[in-house]
Amino acid sequence: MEATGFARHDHGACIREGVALVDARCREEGWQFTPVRRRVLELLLEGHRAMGAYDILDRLREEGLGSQPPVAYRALDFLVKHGFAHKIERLNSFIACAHPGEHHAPAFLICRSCDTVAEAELDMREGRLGASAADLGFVIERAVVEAEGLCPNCRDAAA
Amino acid sequence: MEATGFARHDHGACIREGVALVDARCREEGWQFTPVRRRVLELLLEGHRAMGAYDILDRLREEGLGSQPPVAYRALDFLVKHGFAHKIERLNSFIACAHPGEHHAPAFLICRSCDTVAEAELDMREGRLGASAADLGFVIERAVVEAEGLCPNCRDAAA
DNA sequence: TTGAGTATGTGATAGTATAACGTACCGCAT
DNA sequence: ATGCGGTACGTTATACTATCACATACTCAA
Repeated sequence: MEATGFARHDHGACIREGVALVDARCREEGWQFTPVRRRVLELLLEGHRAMGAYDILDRLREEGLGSQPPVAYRALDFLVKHGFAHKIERLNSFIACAHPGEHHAPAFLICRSCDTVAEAELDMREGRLGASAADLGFVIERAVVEAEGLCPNCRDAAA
Repeated sequence: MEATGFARHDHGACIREGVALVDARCREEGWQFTPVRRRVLELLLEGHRAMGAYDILDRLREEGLGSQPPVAYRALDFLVKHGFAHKIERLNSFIACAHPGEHHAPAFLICRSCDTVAEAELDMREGRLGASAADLGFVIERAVVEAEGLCPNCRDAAA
């Protein structure tokens, strides 16, 4: 598992590369990577944090890119639908995908102290839940896995 | 894993026993199992389904047990706090606990066709997520695990 | 019986999300 | 170049989810 969210890294590059990757992918697929969608992705990439739709909307409003909730929700829906962002159900908020392009089953580690969110990959077919579900004949199509706790940095700071 | 939610069973007993168990537990611990709280638990036990707070509130209103949102939310908070019910984040709704009393890390299997929800037990220390988190030094305090898909009954019906 | 803690009643409001409708733009086949 | 279908955007309104704040009432034990 990677832990981009917790480790130090070149964050400027993180944003540029993230946007470039999505831009390329959209070109390939013929999806429209419009200014609003691009800006929302940038906002999400700015911190490894989940942002609420209305936080996003406030920023868009300041920048004259839209002022009503559907503007933000549509852009977020687009990003989530194509795997460029994820919704954190626990927080009713959204975060940029750390591994865009790969079709995956993400899991999240949410620090309750600094709100940083790290994304991990899970293979639902492995592990106990997948095995149990298979035994029962339950077909898992999608899973929400969100762990809340203390990240290493905040744990050290507390000690 | 048990699959009470999907298997045929004596559902009347299911409700009676559920309420009796919680009743006993509250007596032991000195918690007040008030009429509203009892009724909300009964409503949740009526189906192995998640109910929204406002569905609950509607029922309470019909029965003269309360008419404003805080009435429902307070009762739900009580039940969730003591492990008698769980919140399904994916659905913004609530479900009676299938294993009341035991302190546990629940996981849910949600059928997208019939809305039945089955509760499984997970030990977060085991499995990939727990292991990865431990490697990173992330301390998991609570986890939301909600799988969505098709239950055996609906899968068979579809075929 | 009185006081602390807990539970409820109620009105107001905050926060999250979508419906519904019209307009504008883009690529393409005619 | 014209018309057409698909996609995206603008805007108003509304639905759904959750909490705040304050007054009142109940419960238990000192």
